[in-house]
Amino acid sequence: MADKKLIVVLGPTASGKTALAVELARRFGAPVLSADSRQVYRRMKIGTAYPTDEEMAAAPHHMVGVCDPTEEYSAGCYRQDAAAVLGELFKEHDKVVCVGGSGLYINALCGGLDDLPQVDPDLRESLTRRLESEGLGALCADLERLDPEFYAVVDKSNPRRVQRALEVCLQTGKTYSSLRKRDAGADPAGGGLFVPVKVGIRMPREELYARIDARVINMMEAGLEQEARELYPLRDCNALQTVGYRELFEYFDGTVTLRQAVEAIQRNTRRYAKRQITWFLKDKDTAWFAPGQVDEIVEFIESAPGAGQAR
RNA sequence: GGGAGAGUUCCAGAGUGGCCAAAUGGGGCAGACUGUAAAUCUGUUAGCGUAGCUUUCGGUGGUUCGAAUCCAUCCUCUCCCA
Repeated sequence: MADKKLIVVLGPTASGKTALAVELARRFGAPVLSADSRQVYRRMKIGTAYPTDEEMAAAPHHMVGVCDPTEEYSAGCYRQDAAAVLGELFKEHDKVVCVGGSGLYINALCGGLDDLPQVDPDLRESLTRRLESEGLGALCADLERLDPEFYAVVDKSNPRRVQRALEVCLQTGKTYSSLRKRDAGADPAGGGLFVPVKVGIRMPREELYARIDARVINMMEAGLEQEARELYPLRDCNALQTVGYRELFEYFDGTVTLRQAVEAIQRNTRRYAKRQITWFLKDKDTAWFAPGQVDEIVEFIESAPGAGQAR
């Protein structure tokens, strides 16, 4: 059954995931599946560090630039779309390389996701408005009434969590907690079609931060400002709630100088990287390597009998 | 040369006799996170293993039971008149 391997390359932003993935894809003759919550959007090429044309040519990439920035995308959409793509790819290949920095998306693919509904945009809209006018306390009160079990454990100061739970309750008429009983990890997309082999890229924090700072400068030189300017009208879309664009939008608004905006991009990218590291380090199935250890990584992948073996 | 003002914990900036290891913001660090996830949220940030204790608010010396807060003096900086 599981001689199909999904090689998952993960790590913080700017750690060199794409380059490694392309190299692995080349060596294994495998296609690449992106697991990135921002690269799914078109027109965000520079700011989200799309693979270059050469990289795309060297290894076909899937799930990059598949929807418009005006669309609402989510981990659920990703799971569905990516599973369909994988189903096709594994017909032809034993190995597929998955690269991405979005931990939740990788989990959705490899670990599964409970069967929760996609939220109705109108419902979300109305709750968002209530949140603004009546405050988080009002939503919390509702959630406490509708789903006391989940209310007991939610982060009550996180509007996203409270709102989402409430949305699900209102939409399904069931409690969020009752729909969420399954163990995350019990249901990989594709139903056991493949075994994930997770490879993480790790490097000293200092080095990573230096790479981030340099990459932001490169993005600016590559025309990020222009790209952002074209997307400025879409600034309220979820797709644009993204490091690299938000900061430039403030510059366009005249709130900050260009220099301040660029520094903010660098800083926010470092923070983002830190959050990714925190997330990825929790997954004990990941084997960590330095960026240059390609041979070791290849060897590890080939010898890996399945998931859950390394650390 | 004369006059006015300021020096606070990583930074900015409150605090003007005890409730101050010192508000608040920023930055840093750590963490949480099952459909908005490059999002959202939390904790922490003088030292010592908590309690407690020790060293901080430009330097020094005073006043006081007690000082970041009052006095003297010194240093540095800013501004104004020359």
